[in-house]
Amino acid sequence: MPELPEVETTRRGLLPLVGRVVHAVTIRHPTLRWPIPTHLPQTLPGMTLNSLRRRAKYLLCDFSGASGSGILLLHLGMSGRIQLLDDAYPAEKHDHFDVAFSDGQVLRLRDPRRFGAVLWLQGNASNHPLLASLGPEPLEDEFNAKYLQKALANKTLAIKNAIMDGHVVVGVGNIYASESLFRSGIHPETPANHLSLKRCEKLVAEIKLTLNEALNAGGSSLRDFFGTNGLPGYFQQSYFVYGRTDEPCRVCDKAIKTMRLGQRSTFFCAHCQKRGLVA
DNA sequence: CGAATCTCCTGGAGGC
DNA sequence: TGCCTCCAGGAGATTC
Repeated sequence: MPELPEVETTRRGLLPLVGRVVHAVTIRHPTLRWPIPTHLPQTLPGMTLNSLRRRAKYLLCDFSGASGSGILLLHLGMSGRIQLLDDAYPAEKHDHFDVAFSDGQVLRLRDPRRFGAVLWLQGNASNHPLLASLGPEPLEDEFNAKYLQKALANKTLAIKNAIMDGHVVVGVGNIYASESLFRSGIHPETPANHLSLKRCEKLVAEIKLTLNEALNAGGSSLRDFFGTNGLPGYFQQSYFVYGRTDEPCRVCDKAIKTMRLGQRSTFFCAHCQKRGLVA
């Protein structure tokens, strides 16, 4: 389940492709979350990859050429992985989409559960419905305690659900939501608008720390995530609470608890994490 | 508007 | 070995 650190790691792994020209596009299984545009094998060849950006968990690949320009938007969904191959090795079962470059390198998207996406955007991408109403990037200064408290002001839902809402802040998925709440000492069920500015400060800081740690580790090592070189080279991150039901809290030794919040499994320590208005 | 629920999909784990 | 059920989960769509 790629979260923001994995997507950013993927982006960095693909940077060698910047400046290259597309040779061919192959669509093997066009039905991802939305259909892959069928015109890509005609549109992309001859275009140059000018830059690779990331917004939230979307990878934005800027292309241009004599015939025009556009942005290839890629999303990994929850089981997606992009490999950078030196050669177009025979595709395997869930290898749905290839972009081959003129030097022989191939960007290959594999996505068994097909929650991912490949789209073609033209014009001002920030106006695209998928991107237009996204909240700030968690690692930018724009995401700070003042902003967060204001964004949560009218929200009564659980804080865990709130920080997973891309309109509040992007890139905080289920794993890092549980982790950063534990590290902030905030109970996941706390109503979002009950957080004091001080607790918002703590939460913002811990979200940034948690994401940065994962980023520095090259993404967390989830079983269906691999880097662009195809190797599962990342060490298993040691989580404080995620996936540790009934195991001892690393801080107080009491058993980690689990519950469902917004249809998602949520892990927390009832002793270390406090609800409500705590200074 | 906010909040909760539904939905897409497949592979892996566990039960018998 | 096979079959069944449950679970994982990003985030848009739908409903209330």
